[in-house]
Amino acid sequence: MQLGDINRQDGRPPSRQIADHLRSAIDRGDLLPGDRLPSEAELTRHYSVARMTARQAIQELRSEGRVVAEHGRGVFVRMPAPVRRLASDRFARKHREAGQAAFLAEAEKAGVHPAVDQIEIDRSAPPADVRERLRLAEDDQVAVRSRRYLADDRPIEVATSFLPLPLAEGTAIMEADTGPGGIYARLEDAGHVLDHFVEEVTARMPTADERRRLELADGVPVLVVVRTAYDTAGVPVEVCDTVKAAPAYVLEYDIPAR
Amino acid sequence: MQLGDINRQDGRPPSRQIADHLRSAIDRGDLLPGDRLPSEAELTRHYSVARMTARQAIQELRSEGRVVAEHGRGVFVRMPAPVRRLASDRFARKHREAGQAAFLAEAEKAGVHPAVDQIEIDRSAPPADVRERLRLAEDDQVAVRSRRYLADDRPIEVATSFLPLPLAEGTAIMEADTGPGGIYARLEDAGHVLDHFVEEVTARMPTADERRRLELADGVPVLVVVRTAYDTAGVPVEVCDTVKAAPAYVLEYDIPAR
DNA sequence: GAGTAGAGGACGTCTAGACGAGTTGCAACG
DNA sequence: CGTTGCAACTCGTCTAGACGTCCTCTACTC
Repeated sequence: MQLGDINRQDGRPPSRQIADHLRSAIDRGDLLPGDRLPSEAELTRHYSVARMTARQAIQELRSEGRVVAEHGRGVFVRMPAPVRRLASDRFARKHREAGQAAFLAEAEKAGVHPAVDQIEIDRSAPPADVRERLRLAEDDQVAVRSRRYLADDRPIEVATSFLPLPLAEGTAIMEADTGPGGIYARLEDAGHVLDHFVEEVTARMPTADERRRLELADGVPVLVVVRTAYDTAGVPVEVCDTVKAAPAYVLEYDIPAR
Repeated sequence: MQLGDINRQDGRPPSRQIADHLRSAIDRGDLLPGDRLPSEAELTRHYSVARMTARQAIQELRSEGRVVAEHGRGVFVRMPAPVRRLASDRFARKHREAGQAAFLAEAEKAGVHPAVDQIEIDRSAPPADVRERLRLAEDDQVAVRSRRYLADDRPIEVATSFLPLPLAEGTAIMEADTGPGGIYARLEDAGHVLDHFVEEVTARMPTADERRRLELADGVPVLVVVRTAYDTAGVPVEVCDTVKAAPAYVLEYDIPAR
């Protein structure tokens, strides 16, 4: 592998030059996903710098999410994550009537092994933003369903649904298994025919807790999608707050020009 | 400000404990946005650690995007960014007919000072993914319009539009000023009435170049939105590749339940 | 009073070394 | 032949110090 040398006259500090060398080796394809980078000791020798300087170069690539360090083994070029593409018609009624929860059906079709765990169901007071979206009064309670989605045993999303308690109480929504078609099918069973959803999409770095639950490496952001479901009467019936590992997703939306 | 002490018996390394102290001081509100953190020297004295240890704690918060270091001044709790909310009807014809480019009109209304700079217009062969989206042949050329958007003099987005060259050549699309209603109005002038758009949304860490153009601090991800515009004949007429500073945006989409 | 030079404080980067802990492969042992 | 234990290599963290650049404030000069 071609690494070049440091130019001490260059305005850029040595650690950045080393990072640039490694980055372009990756971009050129000299280092492929899964390949090990030169060890810190090798970089130290090759460039004649202190170990901390070599480490800082690697740190730069880590924070860009391009490489992953594994204690005792080495630093590796990040493997591209298998991507889930979320189409804009993923909540179409036809999928719901097919009789399987959205995630399981879709993943199975895409050839990955889906799973859901860490299912927790609760009743509590909603966070302020959820209360506002559901247009609830000060002391209204909500049903809270949280769960984690995995694809091929790798966690890719944590989701929390909030529903006005009167809508959920006494239905399978409060059970671990919500039955065929999931929450939305149960809402329609109860007469709340769904009309449309509004999704609000943002991205940020994960909190420490999210990094743990999603098993995220350094330098991996999350996509946050907050979806509000409205019935045909225009009443918001569910808010679903999802945090997704960003590299694992492409969200697709269809927008009419009207 | 209450900082506590390091517990050397604790399994967690000192640098992480210091980071936790600072993080909870921010969460508690002891440190408000814009406040200066204790300097490295102060942390070094308070915790009796080496300066590199204090630095590493700060580095952790930087990579989470919670604080911003300013050379010669100090480390500050990040100010919440002014947020642009992109509604799902932002490409509705009514806005176009109002006769102002989408971004300028909307920003002005939101009370921020908008600007566009770094406008570059070119003709070239398209990248592979763009060629595919526009359904072009191997050696077709495209018009390329790239520009940078600023709000209150802070860069928040860089965008590059690709159009089949025959559609753009000879129109104001190849001029710096595309005229009232922007690119989309010019396409409709030319008989390509717009029918719908498809947006693909992902998030990732910025490249070094993007970090510079968007003046992003460490630990700030970008939202990437690739929009394809289709005319009423179902022909893709434009691909717009946008890279947005994530903290500055909320994308909103309306999805019919169908 | 305005302008300027300098000191000091702040972060940026590097050096050289130490110990710890996870991983792996090989060699010796049973 | 299988197992075990150790050595070597890897990254993780910390220490203690150096020098550089940038920013701010103060005190001095004109």
